[in-house]
Amino acid sequence: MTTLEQVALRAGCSLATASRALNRNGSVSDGMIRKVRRAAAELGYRPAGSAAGRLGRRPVIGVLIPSITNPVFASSLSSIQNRMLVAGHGVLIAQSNYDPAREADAVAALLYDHPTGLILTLCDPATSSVLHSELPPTVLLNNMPTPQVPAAVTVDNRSAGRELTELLIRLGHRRILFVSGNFAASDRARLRHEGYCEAMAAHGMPTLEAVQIPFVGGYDQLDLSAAISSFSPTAIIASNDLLAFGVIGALRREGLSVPRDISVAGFDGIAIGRLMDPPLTTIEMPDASMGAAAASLLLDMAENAVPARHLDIAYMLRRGGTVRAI
Amino acid sequence: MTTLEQVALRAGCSLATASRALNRNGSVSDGMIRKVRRAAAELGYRPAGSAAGRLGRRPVIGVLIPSITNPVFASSLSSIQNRMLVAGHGVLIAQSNYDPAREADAVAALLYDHPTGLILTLCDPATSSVLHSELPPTVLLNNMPTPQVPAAVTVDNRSAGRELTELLIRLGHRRILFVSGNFAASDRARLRHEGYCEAMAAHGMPTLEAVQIPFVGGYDQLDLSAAISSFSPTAIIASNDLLAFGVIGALRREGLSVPRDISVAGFDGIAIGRLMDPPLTTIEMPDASMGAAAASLLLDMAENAVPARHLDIAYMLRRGGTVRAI
DNA sequence: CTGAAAGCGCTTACAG
DNA sequence: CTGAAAGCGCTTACAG
Repeated sequence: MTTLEQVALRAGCSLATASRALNRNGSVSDGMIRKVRRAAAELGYRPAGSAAGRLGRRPVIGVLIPSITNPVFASSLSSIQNRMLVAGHGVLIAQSNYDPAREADAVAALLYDHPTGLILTLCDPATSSVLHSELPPTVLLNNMPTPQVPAAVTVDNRSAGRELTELLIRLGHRRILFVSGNFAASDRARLRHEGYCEAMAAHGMPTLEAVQIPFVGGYDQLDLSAAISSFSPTAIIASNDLLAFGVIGALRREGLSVPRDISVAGFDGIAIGRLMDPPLTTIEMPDASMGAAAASLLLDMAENAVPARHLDIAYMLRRGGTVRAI
Repeated sequence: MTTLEQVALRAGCSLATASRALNRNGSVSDGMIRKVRRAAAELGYRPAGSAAGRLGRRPVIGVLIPSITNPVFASSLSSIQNRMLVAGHGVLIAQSNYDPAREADAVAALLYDHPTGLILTLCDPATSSVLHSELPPTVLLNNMPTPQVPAAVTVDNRSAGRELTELLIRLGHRRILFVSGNFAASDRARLRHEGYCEAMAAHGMPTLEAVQIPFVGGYDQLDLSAAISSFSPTAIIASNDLLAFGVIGALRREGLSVPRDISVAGFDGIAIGRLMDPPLTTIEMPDASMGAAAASLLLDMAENAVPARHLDIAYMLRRGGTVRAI
C-alpha cells in the first residue's frame, strides 16, 4: 500500500503540500500539482482511510429498493448510478425484498457506511421504522413525502389508476377487476387501487374486491379461476406490468384470449411490454428520469444545502392492443 | 457525530477498552462488553474513518456489469448483494454500458473505494485494460478466466450455442441465421456464435453470416427485412432473449409468424420468456446461482485465502413453443 | 481484564 | 506557495 508520504517524497515536497495538491484545496503551484499527480500515478497511490473529516474513500450514497430484479427499480437504479458516477459518488445498494423488517436492516447496514445521502423506495413510508432513525440527507423515490422526509420524487399513482380505469369505462367495461401485489408491500399498488376505486365510484360502477397476489419468485403459476368465475370481469387492471403478464398467462391457461375475451392493462411501461403481441396497455412511468431526478435532488441537498422538495413527474398512458371496446 | 471517546465515557471505561469491546478482539469482560454496547446504542454510535488498518466503514466489494437494466445481470447482482449482506459487506456498483472505455473508468472508480474484492463482467477480458492494473481479489463472472485473473464463474456458452443449434438441425432446419449483439461488446455472444458455427460445420451446413445489431436503447425498431430476403432462414438464433423478443417483433412487422413461418430461439432464460405466448425456446442460464457462487468464491479468496478457481455451472435447454420441426 | 501511550495516514490551521 | 506541527478518531502493542 502506497502512502501519501511516499508520494510526497517522490514529488520532492512535504506531506502537507502533497495532500493539498491531490485534493485541490489550499493553494499549490501548477508545477507542483503536476509533480505530485505524476508521482501519485506512478506509485498507484490511492488514499487510505483518514481520520480527519471525510474518509479516504469516495463519498458514497446508499440506495434501497425492493428488488433489483424488478425492471422498474433496476431502471431507476441504473440512472442513479450514472448520475452519481459523474458526481464522483459511489453507489451502495440494498434490497428489502418487499419485507418491512428486512427494509430496516438494509438501511441500518447502509448507514454503517456513512453515506453522503440515501435514496429510498420503501414498502410504506407511513409505517416504516426506518424514517425514525437519524438519517443523512434522504430522498424518497416512488413514495410520497412524509414529515420526517419531505424530499421525494414520485408520479401521481392515484391519478394514473383513475385515468386507466376511466379509459376502460369509456370503452364500455363495467365489471373491472383489480389484481394487485400485496398492498402491505407497496403503497404504489395501494394508490393505484385507490384511483381505480375513485373512478369506479365516480361513474357509479361496482368496485370489485381486489385480488391480492403475494409475490413468490414470479407470477408463472398465477391462478385466477376463482376470481374469474365469481366476478366474470370483462377487464382486469394489474397493479404492475409484470403481474399483467402473469395475468395474461393465467387467462390463457383458462382458455381465455386477450383482448378478445377479456382486456388487460398494467402500470409501469416496462420495455418488454412493447415487444409483446399484442403490446400491453399500460401507464408508462418515467423510471429513468425519476432516478436521475432523485439523484440530482439528493446531491443538491447534500452539497448545496438546497431545501428538500417534492417532485411530481408526469406519466403517460400508452395504449396497446391488450384492451378493446366492448 | 458520536465518537468512541464519548461511548467510553458513558460506559465508564477507557477508549481502548471500548474499542476492544465493540470489535470483539482482545479480551474484555462480558459485563463491560454489555455496558459498552449499550452506551454505543444509546448514543447512536457509528465508527468513523480510522487510520489504523481497516476503515470505519463496512468492508465493501465492487461489482461491474455491462448494464443494470439487463435482467440477466440484475439477477446476478441481486444474488451477489444478498450473499454479501449476510457476510457484512457493502456492494458498490458500476456499469460499463458495453463500452470498453467506460469499463476502465468504472473499475478505476471502484478501486478508489478500496474494495475487499471485485466481481467483474467485462466486454472482453482478452483485450480489457482493466486486468492490467493492480487488483484486489477478483472474480470474473460470465467471462472466461485469464492468466491475470484465474478466478471465474461461467457457463459453457460455446457448448450452449452448439446444443441449441443442434436442436434446430435435428428439427430439420438448414438455413439457420445467427442474430447477435455487437461481438466486440460481448464475448458471451461471440462464444455462443462459435458454438453455432461448430454445430453447423459438424453437420455440413452452410454457416450464414451473422447479423450484428448494435444495442441502442432497445430492440424496438429492429429491421430484419434485408437479412430475411437475402438468406431466407427457416430459423433464427438470437444471442440473447431480449434480442430474441426484438427479432420476433421484427418478424411480425414483416408479416411472418413464429413458429409457423420461422423458428426463433435465444439464450439466457429470462423470466418473461416463460410468460410469452408461445413461450420462448432458450438456454436457461443460472444467473442467480452464478452470482451467489461468484460472491462466495470472492469471500473465500479474500477472507480465507482460498486459491482462485474456475467454476463452470450447468445451463439448461428449455424448449418453448417458438421453435418447431420443419 | 484493563489503561496509558504510541502510532496509523491523513488534513488543516498557523507561520513564513 | 510551502512546510512543521497539531490534531482527527481510532487500534494495538506494552504494562500492569
